[in-house]
Amino acid sequence: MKKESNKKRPTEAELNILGVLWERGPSTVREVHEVLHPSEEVGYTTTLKLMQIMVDKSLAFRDTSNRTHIYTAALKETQNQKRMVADLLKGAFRGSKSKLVMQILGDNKTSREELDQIKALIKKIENKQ
Amino acid sequence: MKKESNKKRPTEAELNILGVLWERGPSTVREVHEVLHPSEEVGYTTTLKLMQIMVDKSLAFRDTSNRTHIYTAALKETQNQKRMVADLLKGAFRGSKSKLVMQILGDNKTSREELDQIKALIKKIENKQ
DNA sequence: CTTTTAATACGAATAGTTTCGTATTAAAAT
DNA sequence: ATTTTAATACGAAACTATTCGTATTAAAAG
Repeated sequence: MKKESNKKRPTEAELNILGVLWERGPSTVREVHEVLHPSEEVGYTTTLKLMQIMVDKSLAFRDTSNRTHIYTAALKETQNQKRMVADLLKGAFRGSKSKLVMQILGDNKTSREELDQIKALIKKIENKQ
Repeated sequence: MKKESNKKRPTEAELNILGVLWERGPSTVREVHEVLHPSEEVGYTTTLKLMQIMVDKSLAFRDTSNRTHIYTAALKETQNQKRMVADLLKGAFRGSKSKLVMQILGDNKTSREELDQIKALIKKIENKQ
């Protein structure tokens, strides 16, 4: 049975493209390319090829009903964030959430607002427990 | 000028090896290999080659003064964690720490202890500000 | 001293990622 | 209708990551 192109993690280049699709919504290759490489550091066909591969891998959908194809991210940004956080937690923090959170906050650069938001979230979680 | 093998991010396989070096301290290829692949899913020479490449990339040091070489992680675990968190923050969360923390905590699986540790950290940060 | 064991060195095969050149084609401009 | 423009398709090159087979060599065992 042939594998049907599943659940692969996006590579770095693919993640950049997904970022544009999440931000702009469904887009053409040209649009994505101009966001990522406005000064043509890489060629248009490179971006095209990557986005075609992403369709193969089911990281994106493509509407080919018009001359100019429209690409859409196949997963939600939050789904991807969830997966990447899980990977990081498992891979580099041995599963310790508090270590991970401390790494994030403990750089003396976290703003008052961010701290407040996080405190509010913790309260919410505690009330549910 | 030839590049001297710098600051490359560890790949996934390399990160697994670093994990063993951090946990056990300086180790031989054999030791690392047996932790990662106790049932020989991959061969010993594969692990050897990877660790040699890691020396090339300066991800690890090697003491060759004895017959059996001893490998040491070239960066501290916390340095690596810092770098990986920064990457994730930039790459998938557009720099929003609170979004990232919320993703980590908001899975209804965070323990009382972890929440307490995090609250204590926040207090500490607030007192410093 | 000779054999066996266990380590490193080297090189190549495979697979995945990123890049782009060229060809083709549809649409738009003339 | 012809030319120009702009899009996709295809394939291959360059590079990196991963895997392992074979050769060599040093140490340990006999």
